[in-house]
Amino acid sequence: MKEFLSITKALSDEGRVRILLALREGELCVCQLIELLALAPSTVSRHMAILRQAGLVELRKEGRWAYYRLAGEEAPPMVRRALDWVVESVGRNARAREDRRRLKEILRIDKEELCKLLKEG
Amino acid sequence: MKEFLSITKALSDEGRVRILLALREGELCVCQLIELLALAPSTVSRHMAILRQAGLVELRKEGRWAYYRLAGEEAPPMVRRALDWVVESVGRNARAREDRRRLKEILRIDKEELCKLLKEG
DNA sequence: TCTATAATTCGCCATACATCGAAATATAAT
DNA sequence: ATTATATTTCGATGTATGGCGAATTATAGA
Repeated sequence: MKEFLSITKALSDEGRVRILLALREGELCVCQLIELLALAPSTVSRHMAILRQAGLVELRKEGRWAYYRLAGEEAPPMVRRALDWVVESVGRNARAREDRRRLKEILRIDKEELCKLLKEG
Repeated sequence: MKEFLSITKALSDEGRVRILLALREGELCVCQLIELLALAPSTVSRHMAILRQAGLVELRKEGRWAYYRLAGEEAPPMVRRALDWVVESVGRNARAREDRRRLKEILRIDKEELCKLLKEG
């Protein structure tokens, strides 16, 4: 039950749901999510920790960068079904489409450039 | 997205999840849920309002009694899938089994009797 | 080694939520 | 009509959560 509640709580925030939907495009680094959501780095980092503890996303560290991706097939059914449910329920709504559009633009920018832009504001 | 979040928030409380699982047995009146969860009537009533606003349960009023039941087949897929996910994820765990056992006993008591017992403590 | 930097952790604040008891509502029984 | 009662609403209180900036950590580059 605790694990289940960690998932439902993780899914109870619009920002975190948007992050999960964005990760459909493939793994993303934190700075890209910061840009997409327009939130402080510390806030996004906290969101990722919550998603990770719920088992909904996985982390890959490479140098200074942290790449997050959706939990894979090996994840527990409870997790897999949660992700499927999210995508089916809100994966096609207005916000998701707008985010997908913006994400395409963000992915065009080099990561190093993106991080610099974030520092400047 | 708002509707989706109303569902995930409704599912973010252990008491409300236990209520949904209990309703698998069929519709229940508030006093039965009060006894099962050992919470104040006002608290249970509030939980039911949250579940109802999320579309997860439906209400039938009969005299002084309010009977709640799980959303039916006519409910939106988002809701149906949520309920299926809940049942598959936590419908067989220890707490759910214990609740089912206790619910059987509670259902043996006449509703009028049950309400009286609740008033006394 | 020293600096720069991507990400995280920490401390704080504002808001949201679970819970309760008391009051209100609505219906049945007398 | 009046009383009893099943449920809901309201108001208060403590706890949890989301947000930020500052400090910290870990890694890359000079």
